[in-house]
Amino acid sequence: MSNYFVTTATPYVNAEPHIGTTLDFLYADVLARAARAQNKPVLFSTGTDEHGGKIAEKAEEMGITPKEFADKMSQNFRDLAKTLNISNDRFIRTTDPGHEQRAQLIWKALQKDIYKGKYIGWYCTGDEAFFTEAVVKANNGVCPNHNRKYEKIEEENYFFKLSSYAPKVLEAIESGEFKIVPETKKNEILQVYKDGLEDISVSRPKSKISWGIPVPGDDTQVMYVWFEALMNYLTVLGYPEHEDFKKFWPANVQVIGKDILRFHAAVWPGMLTAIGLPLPKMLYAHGFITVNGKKMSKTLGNVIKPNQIIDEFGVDAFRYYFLRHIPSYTDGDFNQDRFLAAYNNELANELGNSVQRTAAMITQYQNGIIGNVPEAEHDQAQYADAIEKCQFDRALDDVWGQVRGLNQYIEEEKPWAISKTGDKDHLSEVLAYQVSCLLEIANMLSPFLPETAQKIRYIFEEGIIRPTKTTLFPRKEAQEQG
RNA sequence: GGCGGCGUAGCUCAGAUGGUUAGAGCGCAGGACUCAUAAGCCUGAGGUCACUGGUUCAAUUCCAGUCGCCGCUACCA
Repeated sequence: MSNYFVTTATPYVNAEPHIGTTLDFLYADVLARAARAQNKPVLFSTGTDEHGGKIAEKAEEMGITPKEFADKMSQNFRDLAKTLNISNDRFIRTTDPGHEQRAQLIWKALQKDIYKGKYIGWYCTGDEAFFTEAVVKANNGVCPNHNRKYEKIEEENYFFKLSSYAPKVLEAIESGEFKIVPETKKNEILQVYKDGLEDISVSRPKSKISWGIPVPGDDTQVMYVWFEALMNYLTVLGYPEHEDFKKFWPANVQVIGKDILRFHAAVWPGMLTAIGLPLPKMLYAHGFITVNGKKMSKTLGNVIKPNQIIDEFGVDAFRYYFLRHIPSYTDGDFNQDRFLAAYNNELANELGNSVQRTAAMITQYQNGIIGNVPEAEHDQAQYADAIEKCQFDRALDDVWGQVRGLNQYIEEEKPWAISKTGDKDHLSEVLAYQVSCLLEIANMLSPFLPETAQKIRYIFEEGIIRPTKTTLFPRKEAQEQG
């Protein structure tokens, strides 16, 4: 069995998580759970990115140390992972001593490709990123993302020779050795390569930003936060000496949002190539979530926190909507009506009710005794293929095809009518087949809706119906807006 | 400015290497049933597949152009 390593990006702890933040978690979690279901040894890592000027700035505003601030903010993400029932094995923080030490080892490994140069450019502390003269000019000197002035930076920095490695990485992307999905994102990044990649600045003077990992051998500089954050994918495995690193690198899938494609499809593979490590097998860049068709923003006041939904509908309903109704390959929209419709029609009526009616009939007609449950028989090739390609929405479409198929089967066979004929064998056969379908559905659902899958198994897997206190997904009435 | 994507039923989206009546789900209308969370099942009404032109026996599907939306990227200055 081949080892399976999946990562999420490490969110920057400058803001509290919202529903957009959950996508990384959910997608990677499905991959990890699906791989475990195949008995692969899995390592699933997530974590938080915590250095940089912006964090220091915010901490100062609050009158606490950057570490105190980061501790607090990081905990929000850890809590979120828990709330979402994410099965990560590790949660790495870029302020972990282990990360800081190993990041320095990676820096040393890259030393041959790092040189000192003069950097002239514009920087936005909000983005923790540099911008070209052109962009700054176009925005009249004010960063539109954060409504603050770009800082003109003119200083001595270390540079990484990204340009030397671009051709090799490009080759890996084109050959599919390093897959980038979806295709549109791959094309975008190919264009970037075609336009040419320049060396990048990878440090900042400590005098300006002290909240960072020191550059080995130069007390006056700290590593540029982005450069160092990327290293978490190796440090979390205990690079360079730990057994896990040998076992799990390269990553099978790295899940990211589309906004950080460039870092992960250009800078990161460049670093890996420089160190002489293989590239991840796949990079999956998902889209963004809008709310009622509008971008979430504090100023619009339409930011939705996951708990607003989970508290009322449960974690699996949340997972379900975001995994099936937010398209896996493009941006998607969240709105209350569609969420409620999906919840009632698909979870409560189609799935929940099929469980309920099956259990009820077996209880009524056979005293709860489930007959001989046949082997699952449906073809799962499409489903498996969809997960492989990170088309989670399609995989769930496929599962729902089976849920509907089951309801149709029940209508065709009419077990309630059979029960009146007294043909007990036939009745038992039909009901057992229903159970077989439900257990199969539970299996397919388990990476997506682990609790639900567990509940279905609980009810049916022991040969006799085990009643539960509550229905799977109680119907919810529409609420007045507001 | 360059590169790329999108524009298909009221809504969200599939799809077609060009060829009989263009698909799904939601929503809407009607029907038969009763095991079930007033759930499930069946049937139906809705589309000149953005617009214009071209290639072709035949285009919504290929090509070009136009309009609209979006993404990446560059620069004149």
